[in-house]
Amino acid sequence: MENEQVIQRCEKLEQLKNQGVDPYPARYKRTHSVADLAAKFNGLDEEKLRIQGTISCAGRLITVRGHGKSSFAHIYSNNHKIQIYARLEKLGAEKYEFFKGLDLGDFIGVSGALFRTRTDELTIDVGDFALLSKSLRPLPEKWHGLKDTETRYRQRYLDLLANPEVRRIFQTRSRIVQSIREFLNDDGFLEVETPMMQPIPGGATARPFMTHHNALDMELYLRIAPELYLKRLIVGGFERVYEINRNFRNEGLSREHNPEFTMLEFYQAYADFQQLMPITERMLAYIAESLGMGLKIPFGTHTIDLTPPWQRLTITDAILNFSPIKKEDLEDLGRARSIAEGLGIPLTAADGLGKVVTKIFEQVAEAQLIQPTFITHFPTEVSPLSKAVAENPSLVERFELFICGRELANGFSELNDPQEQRRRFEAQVAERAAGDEEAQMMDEDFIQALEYGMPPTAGEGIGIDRLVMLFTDSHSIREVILFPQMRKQG
RNA sequence: GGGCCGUUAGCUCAAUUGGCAGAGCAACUGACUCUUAAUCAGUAGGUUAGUGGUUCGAUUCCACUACGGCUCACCA
Repeated sequence: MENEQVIQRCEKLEQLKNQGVDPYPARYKRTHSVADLAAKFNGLDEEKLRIQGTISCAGRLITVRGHGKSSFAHIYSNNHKIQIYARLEKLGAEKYEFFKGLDLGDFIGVSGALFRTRTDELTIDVGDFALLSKSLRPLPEKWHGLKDTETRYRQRYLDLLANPEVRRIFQTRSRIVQSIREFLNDDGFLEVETPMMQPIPGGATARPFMTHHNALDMELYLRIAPELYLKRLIVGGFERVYEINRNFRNEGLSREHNPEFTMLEFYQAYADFQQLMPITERMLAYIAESLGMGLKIPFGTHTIDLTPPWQRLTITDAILNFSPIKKEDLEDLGRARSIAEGLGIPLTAADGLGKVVTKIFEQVAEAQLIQPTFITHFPTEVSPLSKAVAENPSLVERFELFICGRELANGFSELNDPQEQRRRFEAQVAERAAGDEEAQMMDEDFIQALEYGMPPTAGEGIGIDRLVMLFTDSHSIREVILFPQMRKQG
């Protein structure tokens, strides 16, 4: 396991300790960060640099170019680097030997005067330096970087050190989340946190992770969605709430699925699903703007145009648009089932018309929806928490947003009729009894909340990971999650 | 879970038909006071992911296992 280089570095560490050097001192006083140096002194000429006197800064040693009695090196800190110049003449024999014994990856603090090299590079003429943290393992190689995907994901810190574009993705991720908060806060939304551990996992159709609380001696589930708690808050009088946090779903992993993933859910009282669509358009435009990207963003071979308004299509029209299927085929359970079977879609005996139509949509249309498209009017059968369309109770006031063939958001007018909600849950319970492990459970506590009265409300969920994928042109969810779930190492 | 592909030095990659396992960077020794992929000379570093099989001989062919990638299924 231990390679030669690790052994050598450990020996060096012991040697340093024997010489009375603390290889992991608690502190180092620096006058500037590396970034400060570039910002404050880059424009100054030799004369102005001289009057700055001695400065000090610290960072990780990333390159060394030794020339016998002098050495050039770079230290790196927080995305910036600065060249340092260490000389025997200046440091003395003992200290210069110490410098030459440093390894790439060591953290050091250096002090000295600034000057410019012949190539005009801002450089510290090292008057003194201190070891701040000894590195015992060699870092990935400096110009091929780290490519092995397994190592990149398992040891993300190496990926971040070796691959600047990876750093950028996670900086962009942070900025996106920040923009969303700005956008919603500015619109009067209250950020809240609701339980991750729930006695009844609701708000989505998915298999949950189970856990056990010892002191309470009760089974708990990691949440699959925050939805039912956020709606309790609407009942409680917070009329605009949102939460950005993790959901957990006990399902397969793929390029688009990680068992824990981040979701934005926001709820607005006195709004309906129609009003959510322009809000969504504005939110994504706001994000694009704050990233300085403009509304046409590259994704693989596509250019995604976020300019509002985006296309709106009912689920039925989407199927008709992208397949030779006829409207009548989608209105009769028998015909729809035979169409689905003809497409090779696996059905269960219990699947009704709504479920079959939804599966046909996913099969024939979903992947075609490259440019932003709102698919509206889903069947009530697959939407147990959405309010039905008044004129047609088999459909609900709901949309899903598709971009790049992937579902990115899901929004609807919230069902606030407690009796109807109870009937919908009962239908779910029946499906569950019939073997659908993802069907929802009865949540009496939630129904009780609705019985106190919830105003007409619209709510929406947006998958943050997928949103980050879109804005960073990333084609695997693992590229936008710092520590994606991996199988345990053999 | 199924199918396909991959795993060689710390990192990035080679290895002809099955015939001595190699390079660059990193490391070590030495030279070198303006380099920046520093340069020059030399040295060391391998259970070729693991186990088994075929063969005179396996990084190479076969089987199984582990891990990863793509893809299908499931899902968001």
